[in-house]
Amino acid sequence: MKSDSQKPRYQRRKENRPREITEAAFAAFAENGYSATPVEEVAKRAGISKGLMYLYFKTKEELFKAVVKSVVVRRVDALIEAVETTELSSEDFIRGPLAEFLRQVPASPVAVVIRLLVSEGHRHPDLVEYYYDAVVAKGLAAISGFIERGIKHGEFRQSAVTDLPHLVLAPVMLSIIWRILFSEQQLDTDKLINTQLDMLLAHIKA
Amino acid sequence: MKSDSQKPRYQRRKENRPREITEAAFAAFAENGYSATPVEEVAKRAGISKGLMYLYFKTKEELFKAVVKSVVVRRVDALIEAVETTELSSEDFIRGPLAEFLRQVPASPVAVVIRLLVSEGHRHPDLVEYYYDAVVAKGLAAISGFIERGIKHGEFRQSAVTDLPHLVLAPVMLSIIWRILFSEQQLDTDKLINTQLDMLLAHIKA
DNA sequence: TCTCTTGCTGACTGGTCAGTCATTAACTAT
DNA sequence: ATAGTTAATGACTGACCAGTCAGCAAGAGA
Repeated sequence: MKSDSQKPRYQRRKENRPREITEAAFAAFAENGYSATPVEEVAKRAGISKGLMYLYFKTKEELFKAVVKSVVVRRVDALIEAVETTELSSEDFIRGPLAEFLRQVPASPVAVVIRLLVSEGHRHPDLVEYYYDAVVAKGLAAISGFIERGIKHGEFRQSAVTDLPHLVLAPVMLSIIWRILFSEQQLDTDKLINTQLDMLLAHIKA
Repeated sequence: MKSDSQKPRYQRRKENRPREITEAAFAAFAENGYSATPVEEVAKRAGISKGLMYLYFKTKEELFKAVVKSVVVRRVDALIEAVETTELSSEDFIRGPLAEFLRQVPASPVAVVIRLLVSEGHRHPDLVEYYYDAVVAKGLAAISGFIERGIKHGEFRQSAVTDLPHLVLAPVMLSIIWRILFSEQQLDTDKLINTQLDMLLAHIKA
């Protein structure tokens, strides 16, 4: 309820800055990629000066890593949680929650991270390793563990190929890359994933 | 058989330069990506000066496009040719020549092109469109047409999902991205593709 | 051998951008 | 109020690099 004094040119908001900056950076990187985005562009989007950026992130690379890590979130953990607590049969779980989860990945921030890692991963091997451990390995393990549960319950055959988790991800990855490259060319992601799950279930059902 | 005169500092070889340059550029881009590779680095690898590069390619972008187009080759055309002339049954063709073709893609220059397009495609939409028309659409059409032939011969069911070609490519794409990101983490590409083809055949056989 | 043409060179320019730092001004404490 | 603290600014620098161009020298022709 300030009277009529001139408003300050900026406010000090130490606590919120890091998140505001990584969010602005995510948006900028999503549009133009990492190396094509000047730090000043990120600063502008975050409504701050370039100099302040360097107060919160020592280098542009550190900002990049923070952005990637901020997107990893607990998405995968939520899936693992769901796998462990669900009371659905294995097939129903696959056709229900798992399918739902997979279908929304290609339109999620994960797709942006994939693009960034494909582009820049070579120069940040530790970041790739982090992503592998925190997301990929966990996700694969979740699916594997889930299949094993199905075997134990007698729902699935013993064979249960070890590379099956990869086959679950395959249409998701195709959809992600497809959207990155050919966004205008329509691709029915949902149908693709559903059909793949149909085939996989037919292949492993007892 | 030169006697002992000092060797010339360079030779004029107008005819071979373009190919030598695009090959050097491909190698350099494969290692470091497009925007992270200075033109001078390409020139050095090609054994020429930076200035000469600009005599054959007006800009770095034009070089980039030439590199991508040089890799497209007639690989897909060869596949289409094989589809049309083979005397194998549809199933044998899929398990034989097609599988063989798919299995070698992830380790081929195509994988490099995918990486380059994912990284830089945004800024070169005409190049992406070219790639789509020249490679992706053709490849999908070849697979589609092949399935239709199988249906006509009574080998496959009528249903024969229209998005099936994408499902053929899915494990290939997963393998490509996997290799780009996690080269050290082993992935049995061959088994992945074979299993997928097994499932697909089971799904569409009459 | 002596032009003449042109493939080829590499120093140079202009622009971009990551990262710095002296200064300013928003807040805090007294 | 007033002094002290520090969040915040933005001009600046040094490095890098795409693209240029004046000149050089390899080879062709006479």
